[in-house]
Amino acid sequence: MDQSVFKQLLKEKNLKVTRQRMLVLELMGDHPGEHLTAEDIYELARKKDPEIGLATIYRTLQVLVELQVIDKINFDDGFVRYELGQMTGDDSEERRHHHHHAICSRCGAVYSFEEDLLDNLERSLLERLGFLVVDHEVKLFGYCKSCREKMKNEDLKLRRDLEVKV
Amino acid sequence: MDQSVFKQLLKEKNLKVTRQRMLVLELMGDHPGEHLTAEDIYELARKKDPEIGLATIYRTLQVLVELQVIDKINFDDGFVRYELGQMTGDDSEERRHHHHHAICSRCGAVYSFEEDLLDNLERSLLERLGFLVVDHEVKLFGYCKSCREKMKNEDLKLRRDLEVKV
DNA sequence: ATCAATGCAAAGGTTTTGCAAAAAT
DNA sequence: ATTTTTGCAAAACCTTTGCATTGAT
Repeated sequence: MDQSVFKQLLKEKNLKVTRQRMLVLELMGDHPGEHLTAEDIYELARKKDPEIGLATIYRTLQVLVELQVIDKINFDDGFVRYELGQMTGDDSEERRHHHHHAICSRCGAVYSFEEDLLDNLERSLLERLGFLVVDHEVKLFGYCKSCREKMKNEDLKLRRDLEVKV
Repeated sequence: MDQSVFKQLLKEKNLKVTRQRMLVLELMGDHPGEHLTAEDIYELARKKDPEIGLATIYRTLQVLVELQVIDKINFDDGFVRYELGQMTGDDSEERRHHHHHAICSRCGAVYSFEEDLLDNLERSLLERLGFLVVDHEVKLFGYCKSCREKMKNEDLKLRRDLEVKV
């Protein structure tokens, strides 16, 4: 997101352009694809502006979510997380890309990806229930490649140990 | 979920069968398809067992989640919610049904449904990343039928008012 | 000059934890 | 008899809020 575009967005909503708001935007831009907590962003921000307060971070994140500059995500680990929301190239409608995440249940790694395979489901909801889907969020839980390999090795080791004992 | 099956599950994990655990299971069974908070369950439980403590509710819910008897869901409204997780009839593998929710952004109504339209996506993740999906969670945000009708009426009213003024 | 935004500290609300007493195996 | 679980209260935790001060327009 361009700084000038952001300033414009703020002005449209009668919000002021402050040092702190620009800093948080900059930090989010410096960490694309990451899923930062408010605390993470606070720590990053303090390096550039030691006076900044945690409450300001929270308030700024709220503003950024309302302006649809960032997305709020929840991996149920006790923290709300934020990531820069990419707009689609779609010029006519300001449709937002959907945030899909695959979360490894063993190491916690998060893979982000985009794919619109829910169109059928959304169409059927509209037809059956009259429910119009505007946005969606998909979380896939499972095991990443390296954890699967580690688990396989542990399993082999376990079997060997058992064989020794048997 | 049958009581005896639950008792068996507890015993397998060396957990004790207590009055409180059986009560919470019973309450979840009495409210299928609902999305109860810990506080909701506490209030229901106190009607049948006024001595029960909130901490016990939280601890019991953790146990039920670990035993995969209930699912933990988060609608980002500040509460973690719980619902009875239905097992599929799939006898061979103890695969769980996936919990999909359509949440109305205007009135907060939640529609639950099942549909496995993510198979393609999951297959592609395995092929491309080596990520094995075990469970998934889908949240659709939008507007339900009655809210869409209300919004349409409000829109019409607004237009009429504008016409009068013009 | 006006009104919004900040920083600090305190409060808020949900969830977890420590510990002695009670209950389950 | 042993070990887990409970209930209570206190603590922990992330997040929000009140308010005087600072900063943006």
